[in-house]
Amino acid sequence: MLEKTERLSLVEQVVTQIEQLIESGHWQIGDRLPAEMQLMKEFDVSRNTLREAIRALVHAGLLETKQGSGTVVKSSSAFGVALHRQVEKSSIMETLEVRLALEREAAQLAAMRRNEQDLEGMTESIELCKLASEKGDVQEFLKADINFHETMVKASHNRMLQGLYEHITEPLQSSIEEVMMADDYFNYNEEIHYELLEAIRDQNVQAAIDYVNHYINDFREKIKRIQEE
Amino acid sequence: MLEKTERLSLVEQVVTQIEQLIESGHWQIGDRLPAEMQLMKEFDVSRNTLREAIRALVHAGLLETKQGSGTVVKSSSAFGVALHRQVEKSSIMETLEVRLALEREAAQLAAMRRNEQDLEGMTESIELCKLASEKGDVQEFLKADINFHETMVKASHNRMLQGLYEHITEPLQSSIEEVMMADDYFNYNEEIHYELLEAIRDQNVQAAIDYVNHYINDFREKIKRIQEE
DNA sequence: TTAAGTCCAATCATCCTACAACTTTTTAAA
DNA sequence: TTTAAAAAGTTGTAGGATGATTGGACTTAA
Repeated sequence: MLEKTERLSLVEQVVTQIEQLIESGHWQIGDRLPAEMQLMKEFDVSRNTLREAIRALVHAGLLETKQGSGTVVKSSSAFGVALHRQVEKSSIMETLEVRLALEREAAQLAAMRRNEQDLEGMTESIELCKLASEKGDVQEFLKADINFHETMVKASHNRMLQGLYEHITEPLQSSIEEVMMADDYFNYNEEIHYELLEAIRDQNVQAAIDYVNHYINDFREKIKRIQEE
Repeated sequence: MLEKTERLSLVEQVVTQIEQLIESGHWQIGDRLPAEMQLMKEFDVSRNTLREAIRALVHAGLLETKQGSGTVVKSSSAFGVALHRQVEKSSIMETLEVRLALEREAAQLAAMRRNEQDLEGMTESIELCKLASEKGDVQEFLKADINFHETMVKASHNRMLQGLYEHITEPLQSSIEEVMMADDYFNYNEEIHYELLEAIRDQNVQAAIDYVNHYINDFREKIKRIQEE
């Protein structure tokens, strides 16, 4: 028996096309879409059909419309938005525990699968951390630090893990910043980064896991202290 | 200066109302919604407005419409649907690795936070596994086995972790089944479940992690063997 | 009685026009 | 130049009309 070929509704066809235009980067985040009247002509559909498609993407978080003004691209990943919303419903501690789980697994996999390019990327990130730390630029340090972790996660060569990690880290960023700023001085211990990098280079799985546990516990303690105040 | 009170569009208001009706269980999965004409009257909006709201929820995966037939509730968790779609884009191995990460973290947290009720639930699940195994009922065993793992994850008392784990496990279910059915006989080693339970009861964190690693590696080996065939 | 085919009412899909509400740009007056 | 009013452009909402599909009621023949 053949599968029933479900006829895709016009609206879904338009939705798919717009999604692809966004994912492909043809419409970047912040770009303004053409007006409804023009999109109607381009997709050759009625206003209702077009509006239903756009509304679906607005609700998914990819687009944002403002009456009288226009429609702009808000995000390029529906999954990212969904995860973002879920994180907002959860406590910071819960989210951090999930992030730890992912990071620990990533460290383990990275120690097994890392290639030369991965190691180079991590080395570069550490250099950037050091530079920012010496300048005392907290913002830049944070950016470099997050970059280091994401580079490590990328070295796990598991794209799903990577996607989850990045989309969870993003909404946490302001909380992370808060914790970092809490100390009057912010002391960057570059050894921990180097040790983790070395463990991954040497493919020493257990050591990599241990280092991750170590700095996550540090972070957890800091948060507890802040929340108690 | 006061914040500009963003006027919520009529469509979003209707979307929110429908979402709440679904989340609250007033409309259960499988239920058929009233026809457009009636919903128009109930929400007191025009046909266009109502359709845009419904379309948004259809795209989110909560509803499903069929021309000539009607609209039915398909899911009660937009996040679950989003995660489901992400899993489908990923390989089984990638997904399993993420699931392992969550399960390991859950075991660790469960060992720290479990209460009497958690331990009771896990004990019950093991009994069900044993019963199903003795009857040779693979379907029922699988159900009980998954229930055991989800009970353990619940004992972590981290709702975000729990949500992620369950929504990732769901689409994996058919794959898990396949692996289990692969062996001509299916040999249930109940010791591993009991040992894990004991570790969690004794709050022996490291032992709990080790047991999780152990049975996940078993599972991973099985999959590799199947995929190589 | 049963089975197949036909018809019909209900329902969603798409299109159309009109007007309201809001924003941005242009114009005109002070 | 500055300010205010007008105009143009854009999305939001309403209501109606027609097409396409579905599911069930009805009919008819075996």
